[in-house]
Amino acid sequence: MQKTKVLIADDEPDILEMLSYALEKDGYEVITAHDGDETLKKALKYQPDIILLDIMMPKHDGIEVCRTLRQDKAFADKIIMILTARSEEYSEVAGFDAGADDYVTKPIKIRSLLSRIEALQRRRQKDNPSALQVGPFSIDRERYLIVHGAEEIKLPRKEFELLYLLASMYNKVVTRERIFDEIWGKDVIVVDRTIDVHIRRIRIKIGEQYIQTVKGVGYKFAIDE
Amino acid sequence: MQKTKVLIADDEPDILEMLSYALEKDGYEVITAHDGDETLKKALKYQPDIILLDIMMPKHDGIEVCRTLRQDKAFADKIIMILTARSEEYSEVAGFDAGADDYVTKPIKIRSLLSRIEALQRRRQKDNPSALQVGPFSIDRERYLIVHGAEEIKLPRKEFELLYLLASMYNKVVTRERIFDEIWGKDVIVVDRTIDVHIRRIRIKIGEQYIQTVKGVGYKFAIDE
DNA sequence: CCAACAATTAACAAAAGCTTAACACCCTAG
DNA sequence: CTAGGGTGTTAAGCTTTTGTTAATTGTTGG
Repeated sequence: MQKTKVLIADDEPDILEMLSYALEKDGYEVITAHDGDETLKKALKYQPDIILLDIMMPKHDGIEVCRTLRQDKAFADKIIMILTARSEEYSEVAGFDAGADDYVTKPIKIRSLLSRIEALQRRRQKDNPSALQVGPFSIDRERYLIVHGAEEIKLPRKEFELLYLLASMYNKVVTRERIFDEIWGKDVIVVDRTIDVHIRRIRIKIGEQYIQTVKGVGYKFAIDE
Repeated sequence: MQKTKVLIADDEPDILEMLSYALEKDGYEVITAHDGDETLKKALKYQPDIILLDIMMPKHDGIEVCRTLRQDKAFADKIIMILTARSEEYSEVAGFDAGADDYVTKPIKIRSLLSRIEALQRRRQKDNPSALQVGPFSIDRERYLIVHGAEEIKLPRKEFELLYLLASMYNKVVTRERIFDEIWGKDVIVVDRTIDVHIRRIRIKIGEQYIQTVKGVGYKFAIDE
């Protein structure tokens, strides 16, 4: 289980601290930088998923950093948000022009910032054609990854395939027989309890409440409270 | 027993209140939202069965929200209705295009809205090929559930199969012999009273009046008296 | 009305079926 | 070659489901 990494770049320690605190509380892993150079260096080093850039920074401003990052393939589809004081003369247009995903003016309202980040993440996932959206989960076949809010859950192959099968049949019972056929194939012989054990491991990782047991029949993926 | 959940999204508090009142009086559990973001968040959180979306809303309009929801497996077959003022320039086509089930223009006539919702629910059930419709029940093999109005009843395997057998022979007597053959198979030996006990358990869960005893012969599923 | 038979019902017992932890045997990347 | 992740197996509990029994309560034909 791996947290989503956020890199926050601002030269004011107060802002840095406030944002760090809020984001960490929300389950993100936070990295900070104080100027343009440091931002680039840390971005390369830690490969964050989300980058918050203050515009006014020593050694290359936020716009420049944004433009530079966007030229790197690795950051082509990461989330980049520009933070700016309303008074500063940079325009919103310049921000989007440099490739930013969103543009937030200070004073920053934490709740609103968090929901905008979430919205961007949702959109990012949604645009990804190989990802299956199910309630709070985005199940990404390409990266073998389950995204759940700020959490990225990495599952090994068998567990992933099993979860994917169940999720793609949302709310329908998948029989044990079907599971064997789809995950192990007709000719492989595995003991009956193997399925249960895999279900167990998935439940531990994604939470107990999403996979329901239907005794004597199979399992189903559903979201009820 | 669980009520059917309706999420109503509109930025005008008056409309929200009027609809809430009407739907609650009709037995639904109501959740409200005031803008697009809140709608998405609450939909994810509460998993409503029916969603009413005003088109004109701050932070993502109804069409967008509808489109987003439809990409989520969990909402693929929930009921989504678009509400709109006749004057607004959005077209009906856009609504259906985004995956809405119905399109209602304001001013809203409550009685008509309620009956359209009911019609959609009925159709949803009827269109489900894996569910058997008998009287007030929908017996759903895929979900392994009995749906009785807003109530979902869970039955263990033997009871489910027995009820399914009786329901599929609606209004016809099923002999004890036939029941043994179909539910237990030719070679399993169970005592005669076992059937009675299972019938008992089903009656407790779905109500006494649906399964009739035909002395000396068997049982039949019917809705009379 | 009353045998005589059939079904209801509650209580109990047995058996399925699932959960869970522990372990063992791969592989494979370092 | 070795540690660690990924898979499969086993076996000891548990819980739920299923089956049995027996007392009781209809029901019905004579």
